[in-house]
Amino acid sequence: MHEWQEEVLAEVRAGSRISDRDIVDKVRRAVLMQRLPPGTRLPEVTLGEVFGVSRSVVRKALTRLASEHVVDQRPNQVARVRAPSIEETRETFAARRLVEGEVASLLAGRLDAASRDRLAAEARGEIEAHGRGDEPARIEHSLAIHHLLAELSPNRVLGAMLTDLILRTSIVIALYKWANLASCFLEGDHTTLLAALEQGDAEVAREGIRHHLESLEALLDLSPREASIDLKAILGRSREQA
Amino acid sequence: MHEWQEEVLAEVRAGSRISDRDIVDKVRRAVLMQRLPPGTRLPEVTLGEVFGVSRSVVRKALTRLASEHVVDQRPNQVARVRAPSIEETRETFAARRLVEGEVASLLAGRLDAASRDRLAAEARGEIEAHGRGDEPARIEHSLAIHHLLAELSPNRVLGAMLTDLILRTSIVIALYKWANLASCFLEGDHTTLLAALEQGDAEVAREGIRHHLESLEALLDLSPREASIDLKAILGRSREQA
DNA sequence: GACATGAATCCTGTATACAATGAATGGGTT
DNA sequence: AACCCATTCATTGTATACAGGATTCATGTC
Repeated sequence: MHEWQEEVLAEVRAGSRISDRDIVDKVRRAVLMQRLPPGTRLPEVTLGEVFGVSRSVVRKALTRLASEHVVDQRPNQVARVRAPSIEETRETFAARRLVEGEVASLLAGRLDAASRDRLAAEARGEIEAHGRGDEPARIEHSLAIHHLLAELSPNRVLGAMLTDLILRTSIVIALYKWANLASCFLEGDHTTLLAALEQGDAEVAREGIRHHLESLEALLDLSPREASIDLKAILGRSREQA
Repeated sequence: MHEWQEEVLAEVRAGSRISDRDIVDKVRRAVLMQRLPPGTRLPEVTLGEVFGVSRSVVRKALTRLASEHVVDQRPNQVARVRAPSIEETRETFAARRLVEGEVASLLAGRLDAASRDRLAAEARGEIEAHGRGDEPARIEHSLAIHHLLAELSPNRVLGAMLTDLILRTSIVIALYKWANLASCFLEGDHTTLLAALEQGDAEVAREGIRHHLESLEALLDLSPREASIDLKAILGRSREQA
């Protein structure tokens, strides 16, 4: 039993009934918040002790996390937090541009009043949070906007794919964000995007999304030298992160 | 213990070591071949007896099949073979057109000689199989072409998404294919597609795929009256298919 | 000191037992 | 006959035990 588990996941112990879904949510969130860095070992018994359940439940949770590309699960080996390579990061962004662009184009001019209000509220919330320097809250609002787009997608299949891609890009954003860059906030991007959606021009909306995501990707440090991160994660022997 | 299991899955029993992957493969294939119709109950113990393993292994297999959208797994209920609705079928095709079109566009003019040969061989095999009326073999070759595209995709993330979409569309093709229509063979489509890929024009390749998939979808019977299939599957009380 | 070898340990893979939930069944009432 | 309720059965959810593979560490050899 090492140290990270207590600090990161202790809060959950208070919860009454823990199911595999809870574990998935908590771990996913911890990875997203970089409290569980890539390469972190996730042994089944340890996780079970932390959450107060047996390995059966943990195993199911880990399998689902693996299918979400959050952890790496190889036969006879400890599950570890995944460390997507630079190449995969680029490919994930490209896939998301394609899918989210299409979703935006399908959604253009089709938003009902309620959805528009929810989106606008999140956009305002993001700006506010950024204004008062509350980065976690800002990320929360930004993610909410994109998740809302996925949820509202008229094509549910594409919507589900987008949900997955948003998660994966969020993880790599946390991973490859410039260390000195506090925020990945693109002033006004979301606002103009929503305007395009209301306007109803599918191609403008699609391009709006593509541009937004390209700018986001450009904020990351994907230079080849960072490839060492992968090596460290793969070769890393220490039980903590490299 | 009912009857379908013996006939459909008995062949596996001879195999030496059965892992969850084997079960996933076998069940997926059986669903694809319509030997396990939508709504079929897949109880864990029964499956375990058929394959000669315990519920632990079966459970893992079912979870993976659920994440592949092959079976429906609801809490405290028997897993059943999924019956995608008409609406979902349309959405799946739309998603596949988007993704496979992009993959084709990325692949245009980038095929190395070996890949070209493999694709051409499958295309020839499909035509031959169709010539001698061997529909299962024809489907096999046709699927191989598309799976090869997914595998060759320069963008691996899109490739994996495409693999999933090919499976899902194949299942609904089997489901909604005109009863009297023996084949979903579109003469020459694959050949001209490969020509476009070699030619190297990304947009021609993309449109080739989109047109091919639209034609395929048009061959299906997606008229609203068929919605009864879903009801039967959902309400079906009999242990066999509705 | 570097490297190979072996044992001890950790961890996962699988099977099984028990608890809990949901569906099917049957009897009784209107 | 139709409906309601309690009981029974089928099936999943969870915990645990044991076996096997992987990793780690200590020992011995070059």
